[in-house]
Amino acid sequence: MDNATSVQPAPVLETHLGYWLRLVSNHISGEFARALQEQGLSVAEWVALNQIGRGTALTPANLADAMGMTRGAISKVLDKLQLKGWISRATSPEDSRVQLLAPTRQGKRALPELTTIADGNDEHFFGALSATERATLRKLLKKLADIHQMHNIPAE
Amino acid sequence: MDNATSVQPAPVLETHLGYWLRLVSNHISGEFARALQEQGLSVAEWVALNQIGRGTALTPANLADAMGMTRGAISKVLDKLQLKGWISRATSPEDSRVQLLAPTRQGKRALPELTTIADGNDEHFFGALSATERATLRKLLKKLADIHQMHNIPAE
DNA sequence: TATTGTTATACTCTATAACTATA
DNA sequence: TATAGTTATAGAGTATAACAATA
Repeated sequence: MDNATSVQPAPVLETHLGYWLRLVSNHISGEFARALQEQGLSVAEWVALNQIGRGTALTPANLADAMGMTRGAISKVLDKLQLKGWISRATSPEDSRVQLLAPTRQGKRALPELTTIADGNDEHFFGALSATERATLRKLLKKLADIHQMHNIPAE
Repeated sequence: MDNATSVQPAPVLETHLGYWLRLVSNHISGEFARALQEQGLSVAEWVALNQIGRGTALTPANLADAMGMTRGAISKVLDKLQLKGWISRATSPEDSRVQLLAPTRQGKRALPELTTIADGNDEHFFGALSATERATLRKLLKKLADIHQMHNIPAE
């Protein structure tokens, strides 16, 4: 017997918009994380690689701020990306405390494939909405992000 | 210097609706989780207590299915709720393998306070939208949940 | 044999704090 | 002294698998 559909959420839960947001977001993010995992990658690693892949000279401190994570945590994420041979760390000539992050040739080559996964995930889940509905959803989410000053790049 | 606003997400990230959904959802859920944490409660515990608090005879297996977690994980969540004195476990008279979950008097008394926290969180974040916008957002999220058959109660 | 629930174990992720090197 | 980055340690959360009791 599958009880998943027979047990409904308590009424109070469903009344919250936050409930629906979390339901949908966790489902979509979870599926995306699973797809990345097949490539041996976490969401945080994917976000970091994307940032570094832009070519902009980034430092671990920049990344930590942008992703809302501690420097210690970022350090480990970078270790994994470096172990995969996708990024390099180089001491800044201007300030030798600073590490400059850059994608390797391999890293640059890997990014398009990963982007395809992200595109596919988005298309799979939001393709069911019309262009107008997608635009509306984007507008509402952006509005919430703007009003509440959400500018960390989510990596959970 | 605060780099959080100076480091922008790579363009490819922003194009995904999933990005905005994750940004907003993680922010709101994170704030809610923090508020619950002040009461010494995790989101999973709160969801479980809500389900049990309905009064419907629930079992750990029901909860595991409903919340998309393993029975082992649910068992630990229930341990914590029981330790707080908010739920009771009783062997079912019909099948002594089954444990029937029920809220204690204390648990029933705690729920309204916790609901107030959830209400406040929702109001804080979505109050910035008009009633029409909230209705639209709810409709779109429900549509996505419906189309993709998302019926687990999110507890991350 | 199959099922319910618990426990044992391990793993991932992240934070806190100590530490090194440089400024 | 302050800052960038790393490392050491610990904690939360969850899954997998082994287990005991019951059907």
